[in-house]
This record gives sequence, C-alpha cells and structure tokens, in this order.
Amino acid sequence: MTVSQRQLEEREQRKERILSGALSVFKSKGLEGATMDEIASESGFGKTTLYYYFPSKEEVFSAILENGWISLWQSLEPVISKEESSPRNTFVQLLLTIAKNARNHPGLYEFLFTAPKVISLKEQPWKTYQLRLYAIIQGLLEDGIKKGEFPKLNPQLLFKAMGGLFMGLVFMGDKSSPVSSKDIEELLTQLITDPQHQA
Amino acid sequence: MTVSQRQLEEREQRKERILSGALSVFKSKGLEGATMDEIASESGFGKTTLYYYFPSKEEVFSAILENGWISLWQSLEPVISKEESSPRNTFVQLLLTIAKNARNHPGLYEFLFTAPKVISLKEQPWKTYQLRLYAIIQGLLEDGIKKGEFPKLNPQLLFKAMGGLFMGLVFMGDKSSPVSSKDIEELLTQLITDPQHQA
DNA sequence: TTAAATTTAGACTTATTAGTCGAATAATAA
DNA sequence: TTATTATTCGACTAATAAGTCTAAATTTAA
Repeated sequence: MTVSQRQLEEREQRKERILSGALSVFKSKGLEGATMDEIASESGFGKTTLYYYFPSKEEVFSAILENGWISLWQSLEPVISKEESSPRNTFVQLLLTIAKNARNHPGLYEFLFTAPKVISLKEQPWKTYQLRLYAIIQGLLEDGIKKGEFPKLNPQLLFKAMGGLFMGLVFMGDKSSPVSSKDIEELLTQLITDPQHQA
Repeated sequence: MTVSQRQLEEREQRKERILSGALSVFKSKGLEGATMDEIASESGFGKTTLYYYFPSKEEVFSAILENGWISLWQSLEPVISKEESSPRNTFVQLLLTIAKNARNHPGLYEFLFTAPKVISLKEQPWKTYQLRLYAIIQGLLEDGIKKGEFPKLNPQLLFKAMGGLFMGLVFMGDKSSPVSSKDIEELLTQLITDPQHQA
C-alpha cells in the first residue's frame, strides 16, 4: 500500500501541529520543564502519536529550530543576494527583515537565538544557518567599516555590540510595547550614524 | 552550647564553597541539568551536608543570585551616589563598573542577568536590586536625553538598545577574546556620540 | 468487502533525582 | 570525662518523566 499525496500532507500538518504545541510548552515551561505528556496533550495527541512522529524529545526540539532557521533563511536570501553597493544598507535591511520575522512569529525567534545556548545536542543542522548568517553580518560590518559607513571600530567588537543591541531591541520588548520597524530604523540611523555624513 | 565566632565563620565558608561549586555545575549543566548530587560532590560534601546548609535546590540557586546582586550593588553604589552633573558620564561609569565586575567573576554575572529569565521562584529577593538598577539606568538615560547628551530617542527604546548592546559586549564574548574596559569605553564614545559635540 | 498498513491510545517500565532518615562521628561546654 | 550539640555520610523513599509495548481503531488499495 503506497501512501497518497494527501496522507503525506496530513503527516506534515500533524508534525506542524506538534511542533507548534511543543513551542508553546517550551515557552511557558522552559526546555527541561516541558514534558512529552504535556506537549502531546497541548497539541491534541497521545504520547505514542508524538513518538510515532518524532523519535525523541530532542528531535522535537531540534525540528523547531531547524524549521525556524530554514524559514528565516528563506526570507533573508533575497536581501542578501540583491546587488547593493552599500554594506550599511544591506545590514540595516537584514536587521529589519529579521525583526519583521520575529514580530510575525512571536516566541519562535527568541527561541531560535537563545535556546541553542542552553542546550547542546549531537546533531545541530541549524548551526550551519546560524554560522552563515553571522559570517554574512561580519562581512557586512567589515566592508562597511572599510568604506567608512560605520564608526572605525574593531569589527569583532562592533559585531558583538550590534548583535546585543538587536537582541535587546527585538527580544527584550514587553508584549505590550513591541518595537516597530520604524523604531529600529530610527535607532540605527541615530545611533550608528554614518561618519561620512557628519561634521 | 553556644556557637563560637570561628564556627560561624566556618559555616559561612562552607556555604561559599557550596555556592561556588553549584555555580560551576549550573554553568556546565544548566539550571535543570544540575543535580544536587553533582553539586555536593563538586563542592566536596555529601548531599546531606548540602541540605544541612540549604533547604532546597531553589535556595541554593537563589543564594547565588542574591549574593551576586548584593556584591554588584556594593560596587555600584559609589558610582551612583557620587555627585556628577553629567548623566552620560555616570552612565558610562556604571557600565564600566559592571563590566569590570563581570570580568572578575566570569560566569557569575552572566548567570545574574540571564538566569532569572529562565526560572521563576516564589521568593526573589534579588529582584529588588535588579529593578533598582534598571530604574537608575532609565533615569540616567532620560536625564541625558533631556540634556542633549544622547541622541534624541524614546528613552524606553534607548534603554533596551543599551541594555542589549551591553549584554552583547560583555557576555557574548568568547573566553578567548574578552572585552576590555578600553573596548567598551571606545565603543560607547564612538557609538553613542554626544550630539552636542558634533556638527 | 477485506486484508494489509497506518495511526492512535493508555498502561507499563525504567531511570533519574529531589529530598529524608537514622545513625555515626567530631567538637565543645561543663 | 561526659553529656550535649553540630556536622557528616550512605542508604532509602517518592515522584516524575522519557520512552516502550500491546492492542485497538481507522484508513486505504485491491
């Protein structure tokens, strides 16, 4: 008996449902605090079903991260590959795109950027995406500094600072006062002033 | 039978020893991953001894945070209470002091600022210190903006940005390339340029 | 319709770990 | 010295949670 297209789609939908339930449990209970029983009931399945779709808790966790990175990467690719002479512009666009994604999937992206610090698994397929993104940002900052679009600073240092700043902006926000795209744009403009246009 | 001074001191020393062992286990295994057995053996005691000094795992955790905040606060107080007309200077000094502390107690301060997000306990005596510190920083930023020492931005926004930036600088560093006091000073000067001195 | 395959549930097993217990040892005041 | 208190340990208990097993229900190709 072969599986039909419809069945395959339904499997995917169930997987999605499980992952979304898992994410909400992870968010409220933390990584270790979340139990498979709770994830199962949250997503409306029995525990066996859960293990039918995912071999372990780690895999559930891993799948959330991998999905997240893939979808993030897809939305970033156009920004990155677009021909653009100004690293600074590309950098700003990149941050804005990430921020937009984060706003659209509240919870998921905070998870994406902070969870891996806490846990360490054998397989980390998402690591590739993460490193690639960091490398690109590093490159943009280096080029930008060379071109005089950023303050003359150690690129490594600027990277850390920008990374932290961005995290602070996007993830430290209360749900009550989310940071808007305009906020970020304004802040970047005011803060990381292009030295060329000053004085 | 009364307890002698020496005995009291020894108790404190043992508590310190336990807390320092606990911190190192928390760091390597995470909060939930750390077991009382491991904490005990790491600090060179049996588990019963551990429970003789601390009634629960939560209390151990809590004591680390409280100790940390108290000692941080002690080193910040002089900076805060010093008469200083420039909020911007006080702000920079404050950050530098925190950074210095963080460098001197690697691990502890990262724990201090990030751990509370993960866990939620009944008693949170350190919360007071945290809120007080945040309020002071908020105030400095507001005053600084009013006086034109910072870019004209929503203070709330600037707070988030500065908080994140600082976290990124101090805590996102590899152990291999720690951020120096000079780094921070340079970055703050270059990045948060005082608009009054420009143009 | 029916036999094979897919999907599901609930009970069960096993491992882990927070916290306890009872007793043993060491320290101290009298 | 000795009775009392402080300190320590290893074994035990109880709870929790990951993962398994068995069998039942459902779906589907033929």
